[in-house]
Amino acid sequence: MQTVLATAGLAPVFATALLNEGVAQAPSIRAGAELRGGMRRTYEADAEIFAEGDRAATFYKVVTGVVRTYKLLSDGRRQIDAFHLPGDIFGVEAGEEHRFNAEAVTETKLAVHRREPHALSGDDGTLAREVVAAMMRSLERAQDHMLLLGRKSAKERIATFLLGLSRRMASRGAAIELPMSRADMADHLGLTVESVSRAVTQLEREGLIELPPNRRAVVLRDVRALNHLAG
Amino acid sequence: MQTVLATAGLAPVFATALLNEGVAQAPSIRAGAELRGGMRRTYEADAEIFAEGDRAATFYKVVTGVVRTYKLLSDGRRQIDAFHLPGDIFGVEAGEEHRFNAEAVTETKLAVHRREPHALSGDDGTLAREVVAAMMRSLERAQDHMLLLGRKSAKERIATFLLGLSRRMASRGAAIELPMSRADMADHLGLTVESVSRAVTQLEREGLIELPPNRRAVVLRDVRALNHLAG
DNA sequence: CGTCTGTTTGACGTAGCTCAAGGAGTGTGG
DNA sequence: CCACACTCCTTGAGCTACGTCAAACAGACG
Repeated sequence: MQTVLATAGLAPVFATALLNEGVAQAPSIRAGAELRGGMRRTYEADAEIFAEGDRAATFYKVVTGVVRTYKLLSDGRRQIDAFHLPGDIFGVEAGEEHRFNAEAVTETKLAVHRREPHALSGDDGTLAREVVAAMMRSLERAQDHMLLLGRKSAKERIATFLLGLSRRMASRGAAIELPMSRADMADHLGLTVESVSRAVTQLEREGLIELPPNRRAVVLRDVRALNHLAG
Repeated sequence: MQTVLATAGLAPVFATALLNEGVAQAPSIRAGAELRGGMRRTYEADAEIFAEGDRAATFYKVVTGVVRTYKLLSDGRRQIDAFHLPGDIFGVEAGEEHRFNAEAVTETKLAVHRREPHALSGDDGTLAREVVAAMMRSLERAQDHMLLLGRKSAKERIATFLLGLSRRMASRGAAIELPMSRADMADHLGLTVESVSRAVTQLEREGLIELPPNRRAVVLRDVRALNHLAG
């Protein structure tokens, strides 16, 4: 009971709990790493983790790497609802089936958890609490993202995205690696590849960000201005 | 424990549980209607229920009426993340503060619940389970809505919106009352009032829907075609 | 009956999309 | 170690769906 009460009562702690966890976690509890940490599985870049309509027997926690979850329209239009970084939980469903597709963005290591209750009953329900906290966090991110998709300009979207990524990745300084392609960014931000590219270039020209020659990383030069843009 | 296990284990039942409840609910348990049903409060149309930044001491369940929750950008751009119909729970937060504004769309009656754990401990944690289920449902709706905002055309958005509303309101036949203004629809669908109006008119001209003279209700004439449009 | 507010319609502007081509980094085979 | 090929990113030129601005229209209500 305690657990769900906390959920409905909502200790703010939970919301951020799993962020501070990341890869590191005590793996040696009586029941073994399988329970506490779940079974490990590795995926190479672009490998499918699950597809929409698959039976949702398991959910996942990112150990290393990055995952994208997305929906498709019948004609192929794609919306990436989220990128999942180390420590993030994804694939939790209310119903029987996965409502998304999930793929590795980079080579990725996941902890796999069965969704059956008994598999979660390890000690005091730490994982269960974590799952609820993760749902809560997903919801908050989704809500912020709706504001972005519904009301922000391309430049504002990029600024928001980069700031969010920077906050979530334990980035050294203000430099962020971009693990995903422009196409992934586009399908996350509700834009086209070209619009993403142009907005990035524009922010660069205005001196708010800086990119290396291979364009797969970003240095946030003017966080203040970016924050202002992000709204 | 049972409760949260169910959450992480995810009986599909929960997801739809509160939809079938609506206004009716057994109010007479030992502890009184206050616990089971929460304290009642009434709001007139456009009345503020809470604002972003307000201390989130309570959450709410719609008894009758409709509520909009929304975020604002500093320059006034608004994104309505959801409309809440009878039976829906809203205002649940992970942190200390509300992250949204909430207003009554029509005259609205709400059940108010304190978020303190002990207030939820009535019998077997029914309400707590309901809250978690509500979160799950919000998340699913938010995810679907991101696809809409990121990738659908104006006409597709309207079609999706009307179908969703029709499913959620226990509508007699295919007729739906539209409790919200075009401005509210626009700020929910990431469009302008004019674009909403034009898309509605167009669907009407194509014979997919039909509107009464006052334009505040819709009959879905061709659900098949609407579904096809909605993707 | 007149005012008020929300909806529709029209004319025009533009942010972002489409289509197309040209770099540039990375990886492979000789 | 170089050359070629592949992929991804950028840039350019025009197009279009939707936004903006403005006005007319129509229920609703006093």
